[in-house]
Amino acid sequence: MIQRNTRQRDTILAVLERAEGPLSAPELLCRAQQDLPGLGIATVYRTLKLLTEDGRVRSVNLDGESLFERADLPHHHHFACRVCGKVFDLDVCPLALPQGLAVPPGYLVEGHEVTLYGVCPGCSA
Amino acid sequence: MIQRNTRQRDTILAVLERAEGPLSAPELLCRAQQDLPGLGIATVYRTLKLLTEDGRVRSVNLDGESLFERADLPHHHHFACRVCGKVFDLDVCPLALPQGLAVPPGYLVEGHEVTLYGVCPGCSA
DNA sequence: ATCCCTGCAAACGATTTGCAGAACA
DNA sequence: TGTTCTGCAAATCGTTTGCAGGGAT
Repeated sequence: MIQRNTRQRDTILAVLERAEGPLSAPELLCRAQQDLPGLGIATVYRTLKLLTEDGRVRSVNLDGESLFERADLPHHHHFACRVCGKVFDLDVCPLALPQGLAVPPGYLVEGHEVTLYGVCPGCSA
Repeated sequence: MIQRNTRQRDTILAVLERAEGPLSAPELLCRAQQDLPGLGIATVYRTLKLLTEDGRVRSVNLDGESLFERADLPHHHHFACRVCGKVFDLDVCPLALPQGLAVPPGYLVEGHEVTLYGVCPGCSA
């Protein structure tokens, strides 16, 4: 649990606020260092872990790497561009029946993750 | 492209054949070493890469790690247990509309990945 | 006898952890 | 002032790569 407010935590949260999609820890570090040079990668990871435990941040797995986004975003999923590798938020959930899925009996579904792969507008030009 | 048949490649493929779900490279190594002690992790990765390029194996990303499965399996998705961490194959695609998704114009969808999270029968007991 | 393939070990990138000093409350 | 936090560096873990020897064709 987070117990104190610090410049690094404010900065990390601010970067997440203005992100256009989920960010990896190294990417987040890169952006945050523009506001707060000297910030260390360890602090980024420690802060992300605390924020996740606090329920303020959520992690999504994509293309083998962990990306982080604010947890207060409305339910959505992601689109990963095969060309430039960028990840975009989609404001739709293509999963028609979040619950009534035909899963074998005994499996308790608590959540789902949907990722679409393809080419983004910028790369298809 | 694979050009020669070797004991290690046969073994790796055999392990994938009898897997109940996608496997990570370290997990695959562990199982394969029971048939072929001395097998190295580098060979596992190199073989998986070649098999993927050959279209015989496919990789799925889940929980931040890359898992591998045979590419000749019918279209399906995965269920990841939050308790034991195991991944199971689901023989259904909960994605009702593989095509007509409400993605913003300009995005070309070439594929999708769906993962359900929850508790498996073994862990809910 | 080629030349591909393998094992070992070093290299790498992402993530975690130990430790001493810096900074909130 | 007392802890919590932070930065640095070392440690870990998954993955890749270089190299010399072994094996398939």
